[in-house]
Amino acid sequence: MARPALKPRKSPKQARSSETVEAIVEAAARILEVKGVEGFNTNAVALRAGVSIGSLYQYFPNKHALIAELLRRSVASLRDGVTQAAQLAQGAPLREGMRLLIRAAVDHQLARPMLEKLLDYQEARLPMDTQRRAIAEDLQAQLVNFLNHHRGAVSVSDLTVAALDSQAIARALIDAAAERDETDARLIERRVLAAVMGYLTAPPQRGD
Amino acid sequence: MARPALKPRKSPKQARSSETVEAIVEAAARILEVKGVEGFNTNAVALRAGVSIGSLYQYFPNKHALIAELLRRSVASLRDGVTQAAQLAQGAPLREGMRLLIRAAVDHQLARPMLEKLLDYQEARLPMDTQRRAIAEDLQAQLVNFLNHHRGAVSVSDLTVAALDSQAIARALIDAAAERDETDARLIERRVLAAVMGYLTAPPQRGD
DNA sequence: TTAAAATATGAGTAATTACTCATATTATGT
DNA sequence: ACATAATATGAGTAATTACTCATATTTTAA
Repeated sequence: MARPALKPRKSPKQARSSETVEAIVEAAARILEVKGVEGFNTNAVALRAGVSIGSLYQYFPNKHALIAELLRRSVASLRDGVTQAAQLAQGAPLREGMRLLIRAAVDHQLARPMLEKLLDYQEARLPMDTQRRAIAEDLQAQLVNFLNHHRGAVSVSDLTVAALDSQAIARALIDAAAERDETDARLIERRVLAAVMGYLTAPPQRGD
Repeated sequence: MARPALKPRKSPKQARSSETVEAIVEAAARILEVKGVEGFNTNAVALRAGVSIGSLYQYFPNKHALIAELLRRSVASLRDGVTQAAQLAQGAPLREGMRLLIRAAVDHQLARPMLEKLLDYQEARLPMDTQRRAIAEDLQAQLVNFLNHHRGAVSVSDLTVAALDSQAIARALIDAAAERDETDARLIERRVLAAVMGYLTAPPQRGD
């Protein structure tokens, strides 16, 4: 009942309105990057998009739907990158496959580091709509599947946990690097790979 | 000029007002945990603290000063834990010393996972006052110092980066575990240790 | 006992902001 | 050319919220 509607109010039929929607989404991203969640308000987004506040509400039922859309696009883009990487990783040894997956994550997150960090935080607080859930589950499934092909070399027994934790490690190290204004993707990739491989292949202690 | 003042407006002289301040700080923490930054407002904090809004502004010049105080306390508490752990870690081998340091971090963050995650995000956006900077630098220095004692075994050349990244890994894995409602500190500790050791001791690739 | 200092109160204010709606403009199909 | 659908507009509204200030109460100290 009180669940916020995140679906588009109206979907654009003409090219004109598609451009409007794109302008709004991009403006929302910029505002989030520059002002953070606190400075994020619909009037500012509309202004930045060069569009009236009324137009914004033609396509987004409320403020949260804007962030939900950014989140949807971000996860979808990461998922697509990982899908490609997972193709290449087919049959490769654990370490090399992992390197490719991590590369996809680094490239994705380094494109808009501030925005991604912010969205990562929002992810936990915003209810996940069906569409985003599907994409997120697809992404997670691909990682688990990859790990499963190498389960002999992986010492963590719960691959679901392993996939989630690997994502968490990658995100954290990429965020940290971006905070220091690092831009060398390969360098970051190496460090993430080291941490993730350490995590995955550490000799099991007693118990687990 | 436009820099927000985060210092207390007035410092409590009597026991009565100390209790007021404590009530306010604790209420601020609860509100952040339950409602997030979006639902965080001074009126709500005062109400929850059982104190008038006027009293709140006697001790905190503005809303951000409340979060700054929470941040200060959190970093101070982590620093204290790490200081103790670093004592014990003196002379221990890298792995065992690291385990102690990580244990401190896990214990700290697992005490109030939601709050810590949120504060972590705020940390980047709020200007760091002199006091918090000093504490944070002390913490960082202790980690660097510890790593320096084992620099033979650490393959990362920049120990400052290594310390920051280790903290990032720990925070991320603890957050992820808390998100899954895990509570077994030792289990989390092991996973963090595996990742951090992997990060620190990975054989260097060509370059660095 | 009493003056001064410390502390507490909460109605009130100005600013911000999410969102609506009546109306205007533009595009499409026939 | 024209009717209809799609799209765009932005002044206006109700709600929220950060913060003030004049006043009241409590504590301290002489």
